[in-house]
Amino acid sequence: MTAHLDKINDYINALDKDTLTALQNISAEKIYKKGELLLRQHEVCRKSYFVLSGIARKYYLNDGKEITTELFFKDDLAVSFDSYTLQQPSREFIEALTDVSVSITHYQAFQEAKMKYPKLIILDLMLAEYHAMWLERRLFQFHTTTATERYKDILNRSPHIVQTIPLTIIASYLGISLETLSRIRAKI
Amino acid sequence: MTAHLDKINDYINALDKDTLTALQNISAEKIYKKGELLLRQHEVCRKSYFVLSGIARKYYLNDGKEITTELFFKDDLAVSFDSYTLQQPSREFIEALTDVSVSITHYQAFQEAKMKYPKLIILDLMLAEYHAMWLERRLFQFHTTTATERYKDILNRSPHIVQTIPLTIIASYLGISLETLSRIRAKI
DNA sequence: TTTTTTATTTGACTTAAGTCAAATTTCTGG
DNA sequence: CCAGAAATTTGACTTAAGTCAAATAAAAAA
Repeated sequence: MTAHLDKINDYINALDKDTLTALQNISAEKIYKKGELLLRQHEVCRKSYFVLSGIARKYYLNDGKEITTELFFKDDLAVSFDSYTLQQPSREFIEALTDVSVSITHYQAFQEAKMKYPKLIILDLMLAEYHAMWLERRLFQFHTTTATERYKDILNRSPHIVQTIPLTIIASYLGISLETLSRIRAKI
Repeated sequence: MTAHLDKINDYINALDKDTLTALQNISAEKIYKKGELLLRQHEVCRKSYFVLSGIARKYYLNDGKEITTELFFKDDLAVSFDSYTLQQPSREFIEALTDVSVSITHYQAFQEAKMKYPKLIILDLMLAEYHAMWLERRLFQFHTTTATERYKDILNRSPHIVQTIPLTIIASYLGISLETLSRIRAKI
C-alpha cells in the first residue's frame, strides 16, 4: 500500500474537516524501535500503520529465507493487505527497519467510522486502488526488466534506501539473491 | 479483476434490489467474436466488461511479443485496471479468445450511479480489494514456485483452459517461453 | 482432400541467476 | 579501541530457463 505517486495528499483532500477529525480521533501515535515487529506471521492484521517517520518492511518466510515484499516510508500505509482486508491470519511479518513512528488505526474502529463518515469509504477505495496499481507495476517490472535494471531503478528513485537498508533485504525485494546483487553492484 | 474466489455472489449480495436494478439500467449486453479486441493499447478503458460467457485475455506488447497478464472467464470483470481507474491511456489490450458475451457498463455512468446508490461504492471497493489480493497471490506465486509448478497448478485449477487456449498465451501468462512450456509438458 | 498456415515439439547452445563455500570488510557492544 | 558478530564480496560450479533454428503436427482454407 505504498503511495508511490505521492497521492496521500489526494486522499486527504478528498476528506472534509469533520471526517479528518473523526479519523484522527480513532488513531494513536506509537514508536517502534528498530528490529521490532509491528505484525507477526499467523496474527490477524487488526491495525493499519500510517508511517510518520522511519522505514518498515513487510516480508514472508520461504524455506526459512526472508522475502521482502514491500518497503514503507513516510506517508505510506503499512498493512498486510489480505490479512487486513479479510481479517484472517497473515502470511507476512511487518518489521521496523529503523526506529519508526506510526499513526495506528484499528480495523474495527475504522469500519465503524465508515458508517458515520461515508467519505472514509472513498479513502478506503482509493487506498485499495493505489495498492492494486502499485502491484501491477511491480508485476510488470518483474516481467520486463532484468535484476540490474531493477537495481538501477531503485538507486534512481531512492538512493537513501540503499544506504540505510541491508543488502539482503534489498536483494529479496528485487527478487534476486544477495550474491547476485553484490555482483551487480560490483559491475556498475 | 478476476473473482477467483467466486466472490461475485458476495458482491451481488451486498447490493439491494434498487441498486442492482440501477446497475442493470446502465449496462448493456454485447457479443464479441473470437479475435476481436475489446480494448486497444493507448485507448482509455472507458467501459468495464462483465463476462457472461466465453474467455477473454488482457495482454501488453514487450519487444513485439504479447505478454498475457490476465485471463477472464464467466463472472469475471474485464478491465485494464489502471487505465479504467485513472481514465488514462491503456498499456494493455483486451481480446476475445473465444466468442465472448459481456455486460458492458460505462465508467462515467457508473461514477454517476455511485452518487445516487452509495452501495455501488462498496461494490467498487470490493472489486479493487479482490483485484489487489489476486495480484498479491500472483506475485507470491512467481517468487515461490517454478514454472513447472505453476503449470501444474493451472492444470489442476482449470484443465479446460489448457484445451482451449494456444500454448503461446499460456506460456506468457506463466511468465515463461513457449519452448519451455512445451518441454515442461513433455516431461509431465 | 490437399494445400497452406499456424501451433507445437525438439535440438543445440547461451545466459542470467542460484548455490555453496570461503574470504573480507564493516559494524557494534563491551 | 578491540573482539566478535554481521554484512558484503569473491570464487567456482550448477541450473532453470531463454534464444535461435529446424522439424513435425494440427488446424483452417481452398
